[in-house]
Amino acid sequence: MRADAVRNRERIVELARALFREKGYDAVSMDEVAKAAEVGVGTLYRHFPTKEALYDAALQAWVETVTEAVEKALAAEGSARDRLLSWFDTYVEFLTRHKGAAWRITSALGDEGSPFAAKCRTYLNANQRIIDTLASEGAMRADVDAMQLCRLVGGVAAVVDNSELDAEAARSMLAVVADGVLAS
Amino acid sequence: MRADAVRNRERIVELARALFREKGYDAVSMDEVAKAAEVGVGTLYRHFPTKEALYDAALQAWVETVTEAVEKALAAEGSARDRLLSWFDTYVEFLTRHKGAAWRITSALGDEGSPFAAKCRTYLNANQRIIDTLASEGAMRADVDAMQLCRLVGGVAAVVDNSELDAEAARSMLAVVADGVLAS
DNA sequence: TTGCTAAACGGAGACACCCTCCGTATCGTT
DNA sequence: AACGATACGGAGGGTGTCTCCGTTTAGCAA
Repeated sequence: MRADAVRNRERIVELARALFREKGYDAVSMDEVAKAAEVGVGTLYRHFPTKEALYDAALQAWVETVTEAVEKALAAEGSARDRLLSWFDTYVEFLTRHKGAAWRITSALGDEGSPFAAKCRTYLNANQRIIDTLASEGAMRADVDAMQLCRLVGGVAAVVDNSELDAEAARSMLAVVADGVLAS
Repeated sequence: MRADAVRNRERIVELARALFREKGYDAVSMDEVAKAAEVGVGTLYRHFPTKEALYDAALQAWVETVTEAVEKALAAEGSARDRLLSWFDTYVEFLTRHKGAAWRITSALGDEGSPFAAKCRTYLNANQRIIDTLASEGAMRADVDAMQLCRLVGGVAAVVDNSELDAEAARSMLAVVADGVLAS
């Protein structure tokens, strides 16, 4: 790729991330991103085939930190329930960091053709890691799988994001999910 | 209202319901509804100020049966868990009957200004009725409220609807929620 | 440096969507 | 039958995503 193209691509992603994060997916138009990045819309569409692909690129950076977040949640002190809740908290925080992202990503679970497929895999692996670890301690119900967990917590995250609920409201819903998946 | 206006209104709602149900909210345009009902778009907008208001009207008929569904779920035989799951099943089935409705209605929870506010109240009351009944048997955790339950089950319904999950996948997620809200 | 070609750019405009506006047609009452 | 209030239709305004193509520019070779 030519040097000017690389520069433009990077600037577009950066500006788009700021806009999406601030205003949410729907409230940002491609014209707006183009204007902010000082390029034509044509340039946007050469780098990113659709608006969703651009969104995907804008979300890339923070998704890459999810693996380390899993390990951190697992390494913490406390009961299995505490560590699970800590992970749920982190997970929801990640998903709601950009307005509208939680629902879009959770919707894409199981859809290989989605622009978010790679992100979904990352999240599925993260949740699988949690399940494996807690299951080896005998703390998880046997019939819980990563997809289910992603969907349950993603659903909560989507609602929290959409209704702009505070951390406490989120936590009380996550507690329900946690109690439901832990061995009783 | 004039007789022709009444006829048109009814025909619009009926045709719109069929279209929305089949294709989902986003995939149906107002032009399409107008054409199906053989009226101009202007007529649509005289009867319904926005597309969402039309959607709300299209969903009205089946929402009205929700109260009786609650009583039926509560009257059934079985443990508190069985009856709760039976209600969850019904609730999700209601919300997913029209593609896209689950997320739109669940999103509107707590937003008094939404066109779906009346539906939200109906659902909140239904869930409150469930909570009250099961709590009087000592089967519910004390800190669960109707809004929380609506959001949890609505979140599951939205995911089920969006990913077109089968009844069994829905049930396994609902079981998690049920176990999380029942007294342990 | 200069010339050349492939790559990248910009933005006009096609198309789809929601919704408004207003001239025309119809209902129902007098 | 005449007339006023009510309802109708669809052209078109505004905004969005995305495409197309004439123009510009980067980077290499002579």
